[in-house]
Amino acid sequence: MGPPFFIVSLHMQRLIAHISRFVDLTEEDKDTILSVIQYQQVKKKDHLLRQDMICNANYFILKGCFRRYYIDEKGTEQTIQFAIDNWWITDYDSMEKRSPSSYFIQAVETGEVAILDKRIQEELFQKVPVMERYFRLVLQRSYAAAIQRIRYIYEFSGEERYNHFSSLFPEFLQRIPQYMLASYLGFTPEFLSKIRAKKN
Amino acid sequence: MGPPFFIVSLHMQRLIAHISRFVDLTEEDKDTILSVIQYQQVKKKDHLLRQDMICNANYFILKGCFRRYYIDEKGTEQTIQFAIDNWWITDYDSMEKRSPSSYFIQAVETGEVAILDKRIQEELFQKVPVMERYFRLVLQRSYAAAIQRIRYIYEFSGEERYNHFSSLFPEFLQRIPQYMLASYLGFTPEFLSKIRAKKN
DNA sequence: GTAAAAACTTAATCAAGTTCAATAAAAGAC
DNA sequence: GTCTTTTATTGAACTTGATTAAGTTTTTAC
Repeated sequence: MGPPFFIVSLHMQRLIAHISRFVDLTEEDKDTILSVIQYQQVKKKDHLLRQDMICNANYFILKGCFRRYYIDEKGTEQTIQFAIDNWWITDYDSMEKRSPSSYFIQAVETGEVAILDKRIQEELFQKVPVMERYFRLVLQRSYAAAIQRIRYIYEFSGEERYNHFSSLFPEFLQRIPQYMLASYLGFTPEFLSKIRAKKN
Repeated sequence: MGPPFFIVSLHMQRLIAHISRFVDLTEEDKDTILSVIQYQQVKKKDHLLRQDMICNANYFILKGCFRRYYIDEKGTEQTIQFAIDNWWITDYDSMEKRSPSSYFIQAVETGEVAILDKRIQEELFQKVPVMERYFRLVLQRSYAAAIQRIRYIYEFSGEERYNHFSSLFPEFLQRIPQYMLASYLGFTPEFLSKIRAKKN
């Protein structure tokens, strides 16, 4: 059994607030959105998506920290994306092509998500066309951020990337296991240990 | 003086064809699009955008090869994106925030682009709302491709990336200077020379 | 509260890729 | 066509980060 309705509704307001930062919503739009979006609590280490499944939804993080990762040829988990409050996480490739995903989406810590099912998303675009614009703008940001990240990878050494990340998100370092951060930043956990040792 | 109108119109059909692969356009929509999009021939090495300028348009490559690059702290050009036929190229970050760009967009070889001015794009979304959907879908692909690229960078060595790229785009190797490809793939021109030497 | 599992550390060795500098080849300019 | 500029090659010394493997600390499960 989930939490009572008024709590759910309260949390879902975060999503409405986020959409409202990009586009104008009428009260009717808001009601429509709330009526089709699902709420879910997710326990630490639970998966929203697993490799070889077809990704059926886009997930908006209401609370907590999630990650997208894959398993490389050596069997090691490689984190390709972190998502925290107010970010969407999904595998667009799998969702659009209806093809098996190569990714897992997992809760790094217990949290809450708003789920926008693929089919329902299409219906929502019919009912609230401005949502098409909202996702266009969100994707524009995501794309720019991904290119920016490639630039960081090319421009800075592993140590510089770690220092940059830890100065931008100091509280994050406490919340996620080091091996996840290491693969996100593009190096091994051993190397991250070395970096930390050097700073003392 | 540019080419005669019927030639321009012919080339612009590539854009209409591309949009039609993602969304349904009425004849009226097509006319509207063609009436607001500009056509431009661009000579090799000419720039569509320069560092510190505010990016005012999105460019659709009708013909040729373009690149987006920045100049790093050592004064070296670093190519972050290539765009060929049927791809859009722009700096979304600068365009959206109206902030000075850190990028140059340049013609690698003489080519042709369709220009969608930022202001005109907004008007176009009013007149042909389905264009909002078209760009959402294009951005979805761009974002997925950027994440995929991060994965390649992490997963494969420089040599593997070069081999993969040259098997995917063999004709490309002839068209672009090696130093541009080297920075796109994330290593130095010297290292690319060594890779090629090894293959003989 | 204790055992087991998961996460982190340390150190030695090795490989991938950079830097610098000098030379060679190719492309543009007049 | 020749001169100049741009682009590509080669090699030696160096740096960053991976790998392996053993040991330590922290977390989780019952």
